Formats: sequence, structure tokens, C-alpha cells
Amino acid sequence: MPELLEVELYRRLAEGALGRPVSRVSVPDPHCLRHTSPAEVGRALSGEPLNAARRRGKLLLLDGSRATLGVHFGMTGGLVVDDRLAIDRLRYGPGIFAARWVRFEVAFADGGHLALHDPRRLARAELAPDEEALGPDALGVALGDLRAALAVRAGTAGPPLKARLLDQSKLAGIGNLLADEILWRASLRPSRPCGSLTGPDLRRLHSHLAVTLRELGARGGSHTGDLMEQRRPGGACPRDGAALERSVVGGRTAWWCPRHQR
DNA sequence: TAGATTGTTACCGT
DNA sequence: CACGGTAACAATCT
Repeated sequence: MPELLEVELYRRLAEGALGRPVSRVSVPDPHCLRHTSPAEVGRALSGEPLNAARRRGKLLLLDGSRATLGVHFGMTGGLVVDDRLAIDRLRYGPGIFAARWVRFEVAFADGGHLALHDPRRLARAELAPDEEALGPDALGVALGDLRAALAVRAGTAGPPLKARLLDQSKLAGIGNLLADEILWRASLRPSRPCGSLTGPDLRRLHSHLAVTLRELGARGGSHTGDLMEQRRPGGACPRDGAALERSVVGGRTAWWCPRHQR
């Protein structure tokens, strides 16, 4: 998915859909609904406008007067409002709109609409999502909250740092690309045990996390990192030229520099 | 073609 | 039990 930066773009796009009465809900692919049915979502949202578009981590929250709709975008999901697709340059996605990829759609009385678009079918929509199951949002996270997110039981090494950064219940919004970029900038190995981080390590990680989100947000998304081009076989560290290593951490592919990431 | 992909979750093991 | 690794999900691209 779309990591936090992409979902924030979707949230801004969704603001254009607020205040417009919902006329009906259609769900071309009911597979995308979790814990609910097309009829129930229709009853929950029809007749009233959406009042707010919020985000927590990678979860988009659309508040109606009677219910809140939560949208997860999976790996390749996007949001469409009034036929405008918020496109990410998904490396493995088409980056184009196709009607058959509209999985869920809210039609407004004024003729416009808001739709969940996903070539693959990993995106999900649900009513009353459990927001509290997510950790604090990574965007703007305070040092103390990051420390708490990375805390481990006394006397244990804890999980690999990257695995914890990807754990949405501890810290919400960081995905695979952002994690690699942040760790590369902070000179920390993805496999570094959380429990081994020193005070200076933690402060360095916190500042790089904040700067990375700000910079990549301004550039246009999670795929605009300095490491992105080299995340491939034969890739070299943009900082020191060392051959990048590839490994699996937290169930995802990690690319990192064995020379400067410790 | 085989293998990879910006995510989440059920399940299994320690 | 808490928590991490793994496979599955699904479709597309190199």
C-alpha cells in the first residue's frame, strides 16, 4: 500500500468529498468488505454527508453522521474522487484507472463519487474500524513515543528493529520502503535488535524518521527515497558505494548497506 | 518463466 | 502467553 505518505494524499483528496449527501453505495467486489455487507454499508452511509476525512497510519477514516468507514489500501489500492485518481507510481501497479478495478463506490446526490480502486484485491473497507489497534501515527511521532514503540521486555534483545518499525500496532504508517530508507539514513541495520539501541541511536533514528517523512512527502511519496534506485540486485550504497545487502526481516525484503549501517 | 512486489492476517512455533 | 516468522491472499511486472 500505499504507506502513510500515500494515504495522506488520499485523505486530502477525500476532503473534496465532504459535506455532500450520499445517495447510494455500490460494491462491485464484495470481497473487499470486512465484517459487513454491501446492504449494511449502504444503510450506514446513505442520506447523510461525510463529515471528516482522517488518517491513522495507513488507515483512512471517513466519518459519516451515523458511522465511520475505514479503508485499507492493500499493496496497490488508490482513491478516486469525482473521477480523479490519486496515483502513486506503484512499481508493480499499472498507475492507471480501469473501471473493473473499482471495488467499492459511494455515489453523491450531486452526481459525483468516491471510489476505492485496486488492481489486486488486497484493499479492504469496513465499518467502525478499531483505530486503537494501531500504534501512534509515525508522522510527527515524539521521541518518547518512538522509544515506547521500540521498547522490549527487560533482559531480552527484542525483535529486529525493522520488524518493529513495520509493526502497525506499535507504530502506524511505516511500510517496507520507508523502513529501508529511514534505517539507511540513520545508519542502523534492519536486523539490529531493538533492545540494543543506545540513547544516541534512538535520537538519531527519531530525527531521520521525521526528516525522511517530511522530505519524501514533499517529493511525492514512499518511492522517492535516495535508496530506491539501488534497491535491486547489484545495487550500491548511494552514500559510500558498498554493494547493498539483501535479506528478509520482518517478513519483507530489506536492502541495506553493510558498510555504514550498524 | 520464475520470482518478485509500497500490506495484512491466520496460523504455527518458541 | 506473548511475540516473531511464515504462508496465503491476488494480480501484475521484469
